[in-house]
Amino acid sequence: MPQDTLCKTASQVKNVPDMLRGADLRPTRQRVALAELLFARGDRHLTAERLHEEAVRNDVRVSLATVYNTLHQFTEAGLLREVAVEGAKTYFDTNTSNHAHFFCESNGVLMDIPTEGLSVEGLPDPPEGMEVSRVDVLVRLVDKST
Amino acid sequence: MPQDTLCKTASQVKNVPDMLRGADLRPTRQRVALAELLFARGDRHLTAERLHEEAVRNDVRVSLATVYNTLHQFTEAGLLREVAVEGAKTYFDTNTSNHAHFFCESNGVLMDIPTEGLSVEGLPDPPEGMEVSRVDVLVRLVDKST
DNA sequence: ATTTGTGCAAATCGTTTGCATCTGA
DNA sequence: TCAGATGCAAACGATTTGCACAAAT
Repeated sequence: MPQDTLCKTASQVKNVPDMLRGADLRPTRQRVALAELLFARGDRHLTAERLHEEAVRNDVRVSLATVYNTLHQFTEAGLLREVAVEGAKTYFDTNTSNHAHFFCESNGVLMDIPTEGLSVEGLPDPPEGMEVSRVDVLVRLVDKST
Repeated sequence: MPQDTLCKTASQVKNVPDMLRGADLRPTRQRVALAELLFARGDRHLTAERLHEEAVRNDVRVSLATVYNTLHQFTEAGLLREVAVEGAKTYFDTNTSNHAHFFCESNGVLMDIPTEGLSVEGLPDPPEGMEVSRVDVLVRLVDKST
């Protein structure tokens, strides 16, 4: 669980360097800029590629390799969460709370499921010596044909 | 929904060529051999790479490209189901019924969840114009530290 | 000054494709 | 016969890595 120093709620994002320091990450130009892009607006679901494009568009000079490194460092620090959807692409979610997703198969868009009341019932105990680290729920959507 | 001709229950796997014909796939040497490896035993979770290794070990001469092609053809025919776990690797599951999975993060092993009573409660309606094609539930496991 | 991060380009991994050859109905 | 399947190697897209250079404490 991220403690206060790692918190990235809307009110605290104003001080990105401190957030990074709290995560034991030097607040370099690139990391600060990427964090601002990631956390300025609300919850986002991005691939490394897309974040890199966005950075370039915003005149942030950063290499794709650094974007990958940074995304993984943020994930380790608990600031981001990876979402496995399919294929090669990895999505990073700025909402790190335990929640489910809609995945729109026709256009590859990922959305948080706007419900707190969601629960998975009837799960059996995990095998001996193992414990549950997370339950991922992905609701796949297709265009309605009817 | 697969009809009778596509069925691959334990009792019917004895006639792999017919199963393939039922799926409009010519029962070639490679496809028959791969189907036998896949469906002979109970439910399995394999990557293309692993199935290829297994084929080679069993003196089935087949290229990796053909393994990929075959796995996708089987999936289209409803004989297999893809499971998205993470990263690049694609897992293929010989159990095509709608069910959840345990994923053991320490060794990459995927297991069916042995429960029929599992359900996801509290799902909101999908966005306008979309409908749910499938709900994937993946329970991630780690070694118990305590 | 020392450690840590960055950029680039090359390397890697899983997967797909183009195309000449082979094979099953 | 001949549409369809296969094998190979090259192409591919996403991601990672090695290493010289730059920036932060």
